[in-house]
Amino acid sequence: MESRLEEQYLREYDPSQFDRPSVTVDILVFTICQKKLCALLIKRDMPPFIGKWAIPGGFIKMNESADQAAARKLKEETGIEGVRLEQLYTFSAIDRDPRTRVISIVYFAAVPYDKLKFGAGSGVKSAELFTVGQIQGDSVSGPPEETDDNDASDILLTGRNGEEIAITDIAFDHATIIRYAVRRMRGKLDYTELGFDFLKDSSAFTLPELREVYEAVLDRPLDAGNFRRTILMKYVSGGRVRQVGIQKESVGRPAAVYSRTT
Amino acid sequence: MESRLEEQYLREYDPSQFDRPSVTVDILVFTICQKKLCALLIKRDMPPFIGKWAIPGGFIKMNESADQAAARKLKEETGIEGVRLEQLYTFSAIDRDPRTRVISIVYFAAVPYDKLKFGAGSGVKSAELFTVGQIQGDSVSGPPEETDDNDASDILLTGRNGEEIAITDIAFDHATIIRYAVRRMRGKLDYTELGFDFLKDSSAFTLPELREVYEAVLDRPLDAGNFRRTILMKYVSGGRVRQVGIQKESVGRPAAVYSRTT
DNA sequence: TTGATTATAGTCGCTTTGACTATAATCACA
DNA sequence: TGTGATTATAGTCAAAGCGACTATAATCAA
Repeated sequence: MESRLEEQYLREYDPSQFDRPSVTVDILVFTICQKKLCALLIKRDMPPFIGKWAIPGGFIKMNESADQAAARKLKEETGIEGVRLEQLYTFSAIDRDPRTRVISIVYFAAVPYDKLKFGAGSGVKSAELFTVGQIQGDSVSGPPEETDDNDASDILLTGRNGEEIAITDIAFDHATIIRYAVRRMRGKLDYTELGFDFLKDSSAFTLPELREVYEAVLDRPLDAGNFRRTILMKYVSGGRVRQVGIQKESVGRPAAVYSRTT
Repeated sequence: MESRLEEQYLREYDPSQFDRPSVTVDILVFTICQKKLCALLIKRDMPPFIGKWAIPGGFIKMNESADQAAARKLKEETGIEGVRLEQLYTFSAIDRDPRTRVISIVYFAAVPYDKLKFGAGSGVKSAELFTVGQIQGDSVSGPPEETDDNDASDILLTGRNGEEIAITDIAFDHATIIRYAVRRMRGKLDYTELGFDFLKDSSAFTLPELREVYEAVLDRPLDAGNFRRTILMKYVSGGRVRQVGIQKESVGRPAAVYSRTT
């Protein structure tokens, strides 16, 4: 298929003729803990931003796509694997990293709480969960606004032990990224199957469990009956989800158990 | 704010320690011509993919953000400026460019037809408009599927003079990109103000004109009355758009002229 | 058996939406 | 100066969607 001209060109092509920015991937892991939406951050143990909280990530290698790099870094830094990663946005402001020019392709993932590994023995850096608070300007659309609307007084995250994390405690432009990711996730919740990714076992879940996911992500209570009606309409009627049994051991009436069809 | 350790680290940081992929921006320009949604492509005049059609784009410079690079390349390659660019997705498959590892941050823009410059004297490479055909799997959500679903028999584009462009006539992975962009655009049409970007003059347009935009993008006729009701509800009631006059010189009843409030 | 608890089912009214009909404002032309 | 063609705008109607609410069902504990 290639002409001789093409072949010659490819042989002689010199990739070093242009300066190139570094390219990283960052992976924002969301989970649900104590009925609240939480984000996983890592405390930086080296400059820049030493001591601040950051989204896990790292440099992309020459022999892997960004998707592959994201999966690799996620596993390396948090031990999580086998989850669906979704590309969020690419951040490229020239001064977003004080070291050098770094462009970051950011992914996010919805992960069930029991897939997270913490503490000693996990071989994983000091990662911690933070509850996501109110996001201002909670509209679905619009770009992430890389402009510096980072107001230090604005509380975005709260540690699991209650301490509040100000914007200034977050490294790089990661506060902006978190805000944007939360907005996107809330928006996508009701026209994608994103919510299922939070389930411990999407082949055996109840509608109340799924509703808890939605309530945590949206940060507001949902009517049980209406939620049921909607999910049944959207997924069960269409065959994407089917009932596979009845819950055992429950307080109150046992719920029907559903499974997502692969 | 920086500690002494941070300063020292930054002084000693060596950015050459990692291999880095090239980073480009590509800009997919959509417009509406003869009531059809069209994409602007450029015929490649050098390898690789010489003679094939490609989305305008180029390398990002070290002193500009991807947004800035996209605006610059758009102007350089098509003469278009002053339009809103929206980031679509970042494509990073390792073999997507035969020369070397290239990661491309893709943008798209909705541009009124009269902003396009063609032919001699424009100082612009041979650009041409192609009508967008049916996109298979026309759902809104989901990733762009970089997997090779590029079926050569699938007609994606049609030249303005009628010739059909097969997938194999499109350079790089740009067919995938176009498909994904069209899907996204159709999805965003009714929950963003994207449609207005196609208008020649968003401070003096009629609802029938706006409806033509929607019909072209969605590729189906819309009921005039219902469209009017919806737009009035969404934008005029909310103050985003207001009536500023009545159309002159029309066949049939003259339409009201509206303006988008800045 | 009773009450507490929780899932599921059903009702009601309001809003949205698609299809359709009616009316209004212009022009061309006899 | 009508009259019809043309196109914008207005209104109607029924079905679907959705939030709030009530009713019922299935379990457990006492």
